[in-house]
Amino acid sequence: MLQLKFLLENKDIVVSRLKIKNFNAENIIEEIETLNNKRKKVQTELNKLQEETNKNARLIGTLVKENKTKEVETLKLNLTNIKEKIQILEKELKNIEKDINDKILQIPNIPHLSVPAGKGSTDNIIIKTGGPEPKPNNLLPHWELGKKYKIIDFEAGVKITGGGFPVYVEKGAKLQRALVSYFLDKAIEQGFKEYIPPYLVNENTAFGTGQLPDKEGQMYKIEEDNLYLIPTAEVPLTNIYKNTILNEDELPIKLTAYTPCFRREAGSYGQNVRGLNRIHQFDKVEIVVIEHPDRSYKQLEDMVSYVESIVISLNLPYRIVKLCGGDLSFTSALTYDIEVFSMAQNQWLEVSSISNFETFQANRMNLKYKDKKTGKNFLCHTLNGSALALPRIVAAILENNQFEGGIKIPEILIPYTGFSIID
RNA sequence: GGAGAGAUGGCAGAGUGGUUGAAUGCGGCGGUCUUGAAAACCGUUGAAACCCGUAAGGGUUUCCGGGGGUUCGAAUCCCUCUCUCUCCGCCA
Repeated sequence: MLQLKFLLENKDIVVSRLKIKNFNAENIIEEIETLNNKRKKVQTELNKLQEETNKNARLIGTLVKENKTKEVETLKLNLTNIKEKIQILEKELKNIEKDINDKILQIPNIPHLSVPAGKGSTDNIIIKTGGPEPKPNNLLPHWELGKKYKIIDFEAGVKITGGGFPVYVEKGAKLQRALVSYFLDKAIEQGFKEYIPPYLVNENTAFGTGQLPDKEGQMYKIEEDNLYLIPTAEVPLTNIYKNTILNEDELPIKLTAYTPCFRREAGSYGQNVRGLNRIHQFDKVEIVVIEHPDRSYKQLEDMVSYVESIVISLNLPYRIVKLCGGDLSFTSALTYDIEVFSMAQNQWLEVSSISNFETFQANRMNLKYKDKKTGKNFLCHTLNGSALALPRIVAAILENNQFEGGIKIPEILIPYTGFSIID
């Protein structure tokens, strides 16, 4: 969420920039401003009454010691009246604060100046294309390859859980493990610290990174314990630093974790959910960075090139896409997607989404750093990206590397899989 | 799951109704000393909101795990939730 102060001091900027996200903020900011003025008034009034009460309460203390019972009784009576007023004002202040908060929560993050206008994914800008040439070919799609080589059993998944919960078998399972290990090793090499976080998080944590209240329907919820299954390691990983004031020189903090991810994907349908394209449980290695505001965009570029380097090492056709305002998520200021091309499906598959959230998550999480010069506390910037999500990478590897005799494993993975061909 | 104990500032740890936002120690920061460092000594050191001020700064309020209550007054008393520790039970 945006900071109240920033929001009101930069009204025009906020309104005009949010237009890129196709969000009209004008009215809501005005409402917030009115509420905030009211809030200030009420608080000032309340503080005065509280001051009076405190002074008198102290006075009673001394009078009691001096045994001046009469004076004490009159003072008490007087204070009882003030107390009633205070209670009313306190309630009012709380309500106003809640109203303001509710309204701010409805405002998405401001897009970075470089974000292009646009309605949806077709308006995204292709920054770069690389890897082998992406030429469509009448090859078998991965869901058929999975069956043919007995490495992915979708039916078994349906039987034991339901659609979107594939079962990986033998070399299929090993390939998953190999990819996870490879991605983690690369990330560690890159200076990320490896974590194994919980896969269930509480409400406050889900709020911190922005999954709540905006994406409540996307998460699986354990009603009985009021916990959520993580949709991405971003959630537990970033929240490790919830309610923290860091020293400036601790930044950047670079974290990585492999976790399974759980997504309900309500409303998805058709070709996009075939096979591994969109599933309810999948594996992903995530990278998270907490960074100084001055360096966060440089950091974002570094993260993108890092993820790019992984895709290159797997020898997959890829492209880097900059999301337009309409495709940008509620919480993001700037996002790059990395997509790999599936020759068999003749389509680009998103395998990574790398974003700078600026202070949007940090404000919700109360994550700050102490500025060395001024000694003042400022919100950190948070960033994250997939590095990488497995299912579509697996799909692309299977589909693009198939030949008459089976499927070739990318060179770099062979030390991890222990085999070079799936047949 | 049952019984008991506890939760205080970055950390350790006092404080059980009246200038306590909180002793003391450690740590951090600044300084003196030193060629430099260490040691020693001196000073300083939580967060947020509001008011006054262009600012520097000054003032007020709230916050002692979360929420609620008693009281003129709560870190201190009561209720409730969460978490931690000890013992028992269960168990990969």
